[in-house]
Amino acid sequence: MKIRRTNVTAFDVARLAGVSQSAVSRAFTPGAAVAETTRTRILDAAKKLGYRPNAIARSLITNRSRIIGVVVSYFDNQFYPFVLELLSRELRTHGYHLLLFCTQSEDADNLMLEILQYQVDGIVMASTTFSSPLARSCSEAGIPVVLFNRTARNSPSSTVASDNVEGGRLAAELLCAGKHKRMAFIAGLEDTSTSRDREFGFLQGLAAHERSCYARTVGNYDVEGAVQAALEMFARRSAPDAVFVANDHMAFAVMDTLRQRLKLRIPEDVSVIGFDDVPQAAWGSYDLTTVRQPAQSMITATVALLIRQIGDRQAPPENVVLPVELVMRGTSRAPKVRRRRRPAHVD
Amino acid sequence: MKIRRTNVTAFDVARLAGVSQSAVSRAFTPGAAVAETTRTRILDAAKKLGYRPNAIARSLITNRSRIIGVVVSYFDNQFYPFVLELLSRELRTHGYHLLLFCTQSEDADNLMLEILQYQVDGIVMASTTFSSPLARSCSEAGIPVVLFNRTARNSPSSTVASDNVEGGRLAAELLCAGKHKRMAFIAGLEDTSTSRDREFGFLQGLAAHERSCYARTVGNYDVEGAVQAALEMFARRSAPDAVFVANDHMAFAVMDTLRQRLKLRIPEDVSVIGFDDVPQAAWGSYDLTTVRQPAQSMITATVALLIRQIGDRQAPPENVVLPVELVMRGTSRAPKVRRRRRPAHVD
DNA sequence: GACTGTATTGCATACGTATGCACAATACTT
DNA sequence: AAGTATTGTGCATACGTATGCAATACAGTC
Repeated sequence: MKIRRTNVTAFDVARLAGVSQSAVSRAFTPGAAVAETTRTRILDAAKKLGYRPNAIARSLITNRSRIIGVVVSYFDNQFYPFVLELLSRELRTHGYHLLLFCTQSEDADNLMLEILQYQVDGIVMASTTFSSPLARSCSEAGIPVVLFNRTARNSPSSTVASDNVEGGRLAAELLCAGKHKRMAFIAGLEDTSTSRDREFGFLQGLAAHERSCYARTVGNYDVEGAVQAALEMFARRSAPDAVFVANDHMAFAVMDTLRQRLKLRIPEDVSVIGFDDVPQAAWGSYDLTTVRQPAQSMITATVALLIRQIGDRQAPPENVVLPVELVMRGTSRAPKVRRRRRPAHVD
Repeated sequence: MKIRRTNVTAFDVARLAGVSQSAVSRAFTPGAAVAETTRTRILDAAKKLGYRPNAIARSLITNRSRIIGVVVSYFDNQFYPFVLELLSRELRTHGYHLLLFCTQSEDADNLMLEILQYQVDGIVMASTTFSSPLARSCSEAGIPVVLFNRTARNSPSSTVASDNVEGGRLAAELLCAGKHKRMAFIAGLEDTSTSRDREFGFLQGLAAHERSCYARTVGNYDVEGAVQAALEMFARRSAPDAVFVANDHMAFAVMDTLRQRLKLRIPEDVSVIGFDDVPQAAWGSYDLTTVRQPAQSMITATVALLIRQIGDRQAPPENVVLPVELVMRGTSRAPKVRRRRRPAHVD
């Protein structure tokens, strides 16, 4: 198969096949009116010349780029690469492609301009810290936006998230069932809906057993912050005997700190529960009890929402919340419940 | 700042500013001939209307999309997300954007057609398993291709890799210096240059001390394969007392298997050395001695190569090899060498 | 004041494709 | 066999921008 950079256009193919340029265009447009015989003649000619339709020119006239802009802030937390891979595949099966932007929130304005210059058909924001005013202006401009893994009241954008509140509650249930005395929480970034919702559910779950949160520190969703949060939390005389950490990424750092710097055993001295169920949570060194987010379902929903809104600009925004699942592994003691061991990460 | 989907074109701005469409175009083209006064008048009008140039239309006429296609096979190995984030940032500072494709090698043909339809200015293949014939046809078509993290003889594409052979040799040196008796190797995918080069260097390094490789299994660069490789390798009566694993991602799985299923201590019973220095290698539970690939330098070189070849289609392909560095942590014993501990991953 | 040179500007066209419209060719109906 | 419905095809134009070329204005020089 011969591939050439440019030069070869629909006109060249048309000349070789003895038809007009329109016919070539139609031959490459599914469902267009072309006789089957001419269609094959055109496709033969196209193959001979190494012709492929120019998606740029097509976008210009159809006003559809079939490109989705995706904004991610960082990949340190394995949840994001994990989800990005699923998203890429899901978009591709629907004929869309993925323009990736990694950025912190600083230069948000410029970033949005760059995205919009490429006439993306939709935007996925998978960045917990990204300012929502920008998402708002896109939505108002008629470009579908899905905020991934966050919730937002009164937003004109759709959101897709898992049931973070329920996840927090499940964590609390498990710890209460394990007869823990002093249950603590390590928060992520204070201004993210994920951290707030997980905390809210956790407190609610504790309250249902007439318990309250024994200690609380903030880890800002990064390793260094989590280490500090753990040190600070366990420095007091009677340290917690259980800690719910706002995501797995921090939970790993907390576990390392507890075990190595504070010489505590998990789960004998302290139970640890995370959130996300990233692949590493199933690895032997951590074997982390955690709340699984339904990554594939979240991605499926995200793409479905985008496509619906692309098709119908008037479609109202939706807020999708998908159920979570507690994955019991080795970092929590829960005497009453038989422990199920999951060998690998499956979704 | 008002943002609108479309409608507002250079003509609208021109009308409001009382100039021609050409003037608007020039106002947004750095270095074009416009009077400073009209330029600001145009920019004011543009801001008022929320105008932004349509990159699609621009690409059509300039024949430059300022998009780079990036092909990655999977993100399980943290090295790839880590590198992708750097690549995204580096491209953006040079005014390019990143169209991401995650795929296994099966549908390679279709994938390339999709990439080429978007008139990408260049391609980065960061997929060790991707068939090079396709890269070849792109290169021949005049589209710059950089093969990232692999080497290839006689390829028309440029390649960027670290000195994998030297890395293997350093691992051998360290193990020999540690007075190990039975040194083994766990390979990645057999048909990748990375695995072969690392093994070659390792054997060469052993030979320099008149030693040979005591055992060898294949882990195929994935967790399950690495677990099997470790079990198989350590099942024999006198198991190895040191193992060099072809990348960190497998090394973590090997460590978990050695410690938990085989009850071996690291490094007392077995030393382990990895390759890549992904962020997790510095985490407490692993604290893995490894060979660091200079990720930032590799990315800088990749983008520089692309840009040069985009500017000059005649520029000959280059094969860049960048130096590696041994990072000593806690999984290897090396009595003679003072151990440096690195608190975090820095590049 | 006329002439030369330079800095701005507008006109027209091109990029490669999709699509409404008119028309041609064919099939179907009676 | 004539008329009608259906299908296939080409013509022309539009998408939004960049750019060569000509035209204009303006400043400087003698």
